[in-house]
Amino acid sequence: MEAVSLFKALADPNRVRAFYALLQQELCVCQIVELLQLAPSTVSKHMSILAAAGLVAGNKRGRWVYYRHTAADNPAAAVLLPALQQLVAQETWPEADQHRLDTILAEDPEFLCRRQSNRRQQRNPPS
Amino acid sequence: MEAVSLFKALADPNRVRAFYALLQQELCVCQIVELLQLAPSTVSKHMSILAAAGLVAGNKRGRWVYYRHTAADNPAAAVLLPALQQLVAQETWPEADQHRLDTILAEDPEFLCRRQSNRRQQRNPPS
DNA sequence: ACCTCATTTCGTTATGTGGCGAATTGTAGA
DNA sequence: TCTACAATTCGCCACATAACGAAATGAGGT
Repeated sequence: MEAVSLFKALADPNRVRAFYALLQQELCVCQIVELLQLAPSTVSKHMSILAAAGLVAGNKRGRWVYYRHTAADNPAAAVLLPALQQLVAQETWPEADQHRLDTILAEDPEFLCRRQSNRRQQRNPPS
Repeated sequence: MEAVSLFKALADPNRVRAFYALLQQELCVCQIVELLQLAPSTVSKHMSILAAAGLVAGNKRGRWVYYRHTAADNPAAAVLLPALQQLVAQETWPEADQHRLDTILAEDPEFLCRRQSNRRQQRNPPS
């Protein structure tokens, strides 16, 4: 069931947050990592689920992979947009996410990735 | 996240089928059991999930519990209807379900329940 | 060719979910 | 009050899913 795989894809808070952020502008994985505060491997999995459902698509530019929403290309995804927008408009988290996104977008992704790998090495000290 | 619990509720084929059937007319549990061909306990669980998401409501009339959709009462549920309708319109299963529903509705629920409990006893012969 | 590093894939773990049958609940009728 | 029975709740099992870290992949820069 096509409908069910779409609902499944959006049946996770982190995927909804990522997809909702992508409605405004495309983002590279490290930016989504920063938004969701999850491990890169986890974010990659989430994005692959959204992509498999046809809701987003990623394209590699240089070392970074940029994801964008595909509502323009995929009628099924487009059908969900108004519902999602109206539902999310009732909630309180988009404001906080928007604020976090603003600071993420204000920064050079280069520095963002650098800080992330630094933090990872601090958490897992090299043997 | 309200939106996520709605998507979760519809992230299962059997729940989508039940909810979609309820868009046309209310149904008692044994009729949904017949439609989905699942154990009554399983159907009851599914309906409680749909009810917790505010998509359906059940009311007891005599020995039977009739479920109806709540799009008229719940704005969040109403928002999902157009999307669901459009998505499901692309699929092939509603036709088969419709046909099965017609035969279910043509029959007295009394007989339906009787046949179901007979079948259950045949499958689990009394010790 | 080699190194760096963002991303993905893989393997593992803990938790969530869908399914059933057995037992419980609550209502209608005897 | 007792019985019958539709529906729900409970306990259990198999399987799916989300999370992580480690290892693999692949594109740029040296």
